[in-house]
Amino acid sequence: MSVITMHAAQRNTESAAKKFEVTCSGCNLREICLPKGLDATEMKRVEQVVYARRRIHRGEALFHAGDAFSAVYAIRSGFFKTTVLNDDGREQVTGFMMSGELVGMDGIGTGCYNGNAVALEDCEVCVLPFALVEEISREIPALQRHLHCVLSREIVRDHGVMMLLGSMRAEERLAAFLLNLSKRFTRRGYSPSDFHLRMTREEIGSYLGLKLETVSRLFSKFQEEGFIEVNQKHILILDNAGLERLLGVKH
Amino acid sequence: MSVITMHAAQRNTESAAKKFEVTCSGCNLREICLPKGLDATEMKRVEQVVYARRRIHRGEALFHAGDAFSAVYAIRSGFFKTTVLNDDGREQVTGFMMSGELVGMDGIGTGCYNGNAVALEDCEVCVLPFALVEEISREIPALQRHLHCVLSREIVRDHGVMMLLGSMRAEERLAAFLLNLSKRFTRRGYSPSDFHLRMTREEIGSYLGLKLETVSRLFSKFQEEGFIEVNQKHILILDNAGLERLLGVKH
DNA sequence: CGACCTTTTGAACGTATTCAACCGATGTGG
DNA sequence: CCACATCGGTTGAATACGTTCAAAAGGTCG
Repeated sequence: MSVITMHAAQRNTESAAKKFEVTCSGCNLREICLPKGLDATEMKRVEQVVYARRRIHRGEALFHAGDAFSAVYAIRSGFFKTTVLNDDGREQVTGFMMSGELVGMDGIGTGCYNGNAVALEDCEVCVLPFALVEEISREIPALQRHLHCVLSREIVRDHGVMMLLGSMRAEERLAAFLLNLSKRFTRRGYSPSDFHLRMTREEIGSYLGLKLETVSRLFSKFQEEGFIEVNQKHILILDNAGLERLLGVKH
Repeated sequence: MSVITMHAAQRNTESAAKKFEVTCSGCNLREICLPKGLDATEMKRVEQVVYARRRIHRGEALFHAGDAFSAVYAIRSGFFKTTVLNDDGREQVTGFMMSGELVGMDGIGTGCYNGNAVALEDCEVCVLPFALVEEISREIPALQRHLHCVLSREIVRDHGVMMLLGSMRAEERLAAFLLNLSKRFTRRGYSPSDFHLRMTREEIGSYLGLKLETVSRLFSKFQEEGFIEVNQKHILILDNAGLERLLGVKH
């Protein structure tokens, strides 16, 4: 492995860089988005996976359920909701995804996306044609490993949501939701305790298996109890430990 | 990573085959479990992934949450429940898995299994060391593809459960549950309308986000309405279309 | 500025839960 | 092999949690 020569990597990437401005190595999300310990050659190769960038305006869909699957998307900036639809038209929010996270993996198995991904604010994504991802991950074990980790972590995340929906009370669900957002914002260098929700009460409710009125009431209740301060979509967490206690306490 | 001696894998598989009776090519689950269109050489190589078989008695765990991850398991026979645990000890059933399906994929990302897999009857599984799965799927694109499909389909399944838990009424959840079991039994050559539940009401309830009493009441209700006949764990579906109608109708 | 969407809050309601009793099936030890 | 203990399942009655319906206020955007 260490004997691989560098000549392929020696070619100037200037043209590619101009076209798509693709430099994973320079992306501040690389620690979230990419495997650790890639050498320069591998990094170059991995950057070839990023076929293009795409901008999605707030309210627009990155893809719809049923669209032909060809790529997964790494979120560079912005905030998405992912949803699935019932036969009878009901919509369920399955997740809120932010920068550095991957969306579209639900399409690998069937060749069609299983759900929608809708931008909750103006977004930019990296387009990763999946055939290319597979090809390059056959060459670079670290990338293969990373892909499998990402897929597996999505499964683990989903199981967490099942726990939330199946066993938790409304209060606990909202506390878990806030703490989860807080943690993910922290990871990205934002304040853990002061943030802006990009989704409506209805979308939060759908995600948490609650009605929008219930979500609203709970926000008010949390405020009364001094856990948070709410101003429309602006959230201030005043008592993190208090929220965590809410989660730990048996019904 | 540098000098892996897996060329020991070139050893004649005869001894391994004797030891473990491993012949995926002869397994009646291969259409559920394996990719299509493997040639004989590839099939031989894929069979090397099956490191061993393991028998699990009813009530025993195939793995526990927190156990070090090293393999995924293909269920050869029997029935498992998979669960996750809360900080405060609550348990949530995340799935019921049957022959031909894979369990343990929740461990890939973290190196530890995220949940438990417990046998609901005596089971036999094929042990697939994941490092080997990754190695061989780098060589055989069809296997790589298949692995990704399986992971993706698990995500899609989980999203379906989220829809069920987040947006459906108790009645709809149980109807969906029965129809799902029916479909999977059919695929395996069993009766779509006459089967034996291997899980308790409590486990069904946990999976569906309901209490065991609610599940029991609903079974009785479905029986009164002529959709099914229930005798303890024995289920007879009398009106499949009726159950489907329950799902399609907005509350 | 006005129309529309989102959020908040109240009151009545309904679904699923809780608590409790009982029954039947299963399995174990005397 | 039976008696008994245990576990799983059913059913009823009271309760609680979250929903539904409704009205009004606060934001946002053309």
